[in-house]
Amino acid sequence: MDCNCVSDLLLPPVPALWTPGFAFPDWAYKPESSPGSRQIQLWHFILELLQKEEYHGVIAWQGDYGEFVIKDPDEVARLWGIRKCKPHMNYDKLSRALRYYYNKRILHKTKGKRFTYKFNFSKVVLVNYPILDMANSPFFLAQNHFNGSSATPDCSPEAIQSLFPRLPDTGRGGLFDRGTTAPGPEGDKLRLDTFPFLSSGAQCYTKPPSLLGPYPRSPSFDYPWGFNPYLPGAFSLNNCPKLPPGSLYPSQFYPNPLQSSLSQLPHPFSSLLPPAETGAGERGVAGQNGGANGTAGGQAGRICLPPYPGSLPLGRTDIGNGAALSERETVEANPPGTGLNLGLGAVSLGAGNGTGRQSPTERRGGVKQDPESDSDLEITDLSDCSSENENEHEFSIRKDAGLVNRPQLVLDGKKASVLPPITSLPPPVSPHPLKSLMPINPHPPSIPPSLSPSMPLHERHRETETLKMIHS
DNA sequence: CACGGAAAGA
DNA sequence: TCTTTCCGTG
Repeated sequence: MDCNCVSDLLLPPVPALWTPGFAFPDWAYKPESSPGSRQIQLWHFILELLQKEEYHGVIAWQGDYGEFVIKDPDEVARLWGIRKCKPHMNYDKLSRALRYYYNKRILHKTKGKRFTYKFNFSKVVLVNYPILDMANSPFFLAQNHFNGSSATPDCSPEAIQSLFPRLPDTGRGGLFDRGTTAPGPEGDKLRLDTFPFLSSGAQCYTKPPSLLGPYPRSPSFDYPWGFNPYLPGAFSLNNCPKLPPGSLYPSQFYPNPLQSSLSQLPHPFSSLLPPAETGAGERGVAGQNGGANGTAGGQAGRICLPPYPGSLPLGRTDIGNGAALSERETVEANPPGTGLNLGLGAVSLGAGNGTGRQSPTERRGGVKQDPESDSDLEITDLSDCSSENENEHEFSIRKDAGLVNRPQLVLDGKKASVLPPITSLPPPVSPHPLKSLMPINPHPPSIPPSLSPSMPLHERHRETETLKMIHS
């Protein structure tokens, strides 16, 4: 009997304006350490939770760069159990899995701090960006705070070149380009439009770019953690890890090493930028295509502001904006007509201390520090759990056919990007607004607009095509 | 709580 | 290979 979990799925609060996103290239799900595996990995999941504000009451960045605290171990374990269809998951088991990462240098434990771990982002990125020779890049190494280095990054062309070995000195295309001449085995996967997360510093990533992808087993939900780099306002501002002391980097460039790198590239990316445009009052291009209809559109041009500016994650509805609901209450109270009426199991999370059950952390007197966390609601698709989970009743289950039927484009014969074909794209409206989005900081990002998450899909796509044409 | 060995499952 | 499960140790 199926327990109806979608093992790799943790449904985000899908906003009304939700658009089918794209799938990340296959290799993004196949770290070298797990060849062939498409199962979500625990660290993937952890980062997913960390990325979402909804879970700040459960797990959050805290302390040093890459450091996070599991505020509610039981809840995290429970969520992990849901994801993996392991109803008997608990923190003891989860932590054992985390310990497994120590040897792999994906994680390590912050000694003396309960439930506190630290990511080795460089490892994470390296694992997922084998094509970027960051391991040998002085540029990257200089930013690897995890290994204790806090040296000033080497922004020399040589260093940058080492980061992107294929990048021609001319700066004209090349990077991740399909390459008409001698594409590598992954040539087709390295195009810029495949990496929207390699964006400008206009937004604040909260995790390595490689972790932004959806899970391929969830075709109906392209961004299980509610993250869509193509959507304006997709980048939460509230969960950036702290900058390392003495950091030379503005917070909006953390902790994404690639983003940090790209944002500071003086050359050759800067040469790809079109003439500056002073888009007075322009807030990104979200409105230009009429795409972001409302809620999140206004955040398009947002740069990374200090934490907790009061901004909301995209697409959050007013469901459960009051006291958190208990699990059953949440499920049954899932109100229609909110744009979130997905008919999916809704499970209350973390800060469920308003009504209903008591937080596990509170029970155990844990490290919970955020009594008024915004963690109200989780929508979890539980429709795909395979057998053997005798306790499936522990999970709230409801399905919604509408989601199953969500559109999905196919590229390269695979379930992949849902980027519209170029030919179907409307003509460019105006020069990209990247300039107007530049954060005021010592290192204005100089990257192709193709990389900006604030650029509409079609423009990014078009830009990428342009770059490829230039290159060829 | 944290750690890691061991065995087993997928 | 990546957990999951169990368990002894500190």
